[in-house]
Amino acid sequence: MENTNRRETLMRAAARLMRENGYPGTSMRDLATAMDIEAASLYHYVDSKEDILKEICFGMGRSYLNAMAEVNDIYFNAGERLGMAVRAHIRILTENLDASHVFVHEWRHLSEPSLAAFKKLRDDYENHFRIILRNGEEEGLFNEVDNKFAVLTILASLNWVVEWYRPNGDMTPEQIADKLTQFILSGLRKDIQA
Amino acid sequence: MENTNRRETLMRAAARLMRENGYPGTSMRDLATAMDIEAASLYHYVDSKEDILKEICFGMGRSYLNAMAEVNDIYFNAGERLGMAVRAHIRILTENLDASHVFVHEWRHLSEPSLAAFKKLRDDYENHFRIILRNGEEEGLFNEVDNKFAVLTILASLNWVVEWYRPNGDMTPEQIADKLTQFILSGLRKDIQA
DNA sequence: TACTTGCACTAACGAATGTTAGTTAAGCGC
DNA sequence: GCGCTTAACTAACATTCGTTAGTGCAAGTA
Repeated sequence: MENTNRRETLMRAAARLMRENGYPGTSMRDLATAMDIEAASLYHYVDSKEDILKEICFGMGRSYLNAMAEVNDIYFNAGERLGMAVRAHIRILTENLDASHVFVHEWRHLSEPSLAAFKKLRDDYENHFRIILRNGEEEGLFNEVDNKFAVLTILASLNWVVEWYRPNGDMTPEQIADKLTQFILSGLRKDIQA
Repeated sequence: MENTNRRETLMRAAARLMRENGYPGTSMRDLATAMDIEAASLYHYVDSKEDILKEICFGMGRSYLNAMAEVNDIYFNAGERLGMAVRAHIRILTENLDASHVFVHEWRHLSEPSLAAFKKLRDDYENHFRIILRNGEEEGLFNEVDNKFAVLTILASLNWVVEWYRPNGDMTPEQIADKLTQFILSGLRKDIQA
């Protein structure tokens, strides 16, 4: 645990600090203090402050996107795929709470061209959800909805979990995912259970 | 328009900057530049940087809370009250986009005791929603749900609007509120329309 | 006319910022 | 033991930060 890749420890500490204080509110000296080294020593692991932000944002982005690719690879109906996507999203989010917070909120401090690349990555991810919704309509499972609007609202519910989830709280990530899925699906499904 | 209360113009400029760059990422000199005066001159209107944050956060907090008090004053069933609350929330949010963004995201940079006071204010607001949901259950309109969880998820959808709403976009605030209400209600309502 | 007030200015303070340069000590393969 | 790499250090850089002190001027008021 102590001998893990030190660079990774640094990234984790950075994510925690940036989650707490925001990217501009986190100084290299803060981070150094957390790592128990001098600020200058950070540059042994990292090229710049923004590099840290890049690595966290794009690293998490890849995680989310990979999980989604797996979901959409398997053949299931749209309802099941939506549930799987939600479960995967919540799993990754709760497993990397700090980094996910940075992914959701601090990416805007990226500078070009990383900023544009990041936005594209986010769009790709959202698109996967849009496809699931469209398939659901085609399959007659979901009401016809404004896809763009619906995806934004769904992702809002998912990402907001980052604001209140606490490990050791009274809901497991799986329970959260299931409740969210139920909440979302009952708002989409045409047929209803009594 | 030019002769409006200058202090208010300052607050609006501050909200815009803090929305774009975050609270720690917004310097008094940035704000001064936006106001076309020197940084020191800001202190003619304001005691400190944090004062600005306080005013924005608590000002918006009062707006949201007042609107909610009006909603809950009138007697309607829970479904109607929920719709009214959503409409009020979205109206205030879209009318004060920048300040609402600060209200939603930057309050954590408040220091004690303001921080605690702000959290209490937020809790009060959330409680009003919780009451509506509980009433809805009692009236037999809503499924029995985990109220705390449901309110968080609902507010997530509402507050996320701050991330994507653009005036001059193709949805009016009223349309957004209606769609959100529909989305939320269909996930809560026991009886369903074909 | 004399006094006050509102709103801006210049100059500067000490502290904090991201980053660079150069150094040092420990550990490892030859 | 020699040379190289790793991981830390000290010292310092130019800049920016929030904020204070003191000043000037124009408009309004007595």
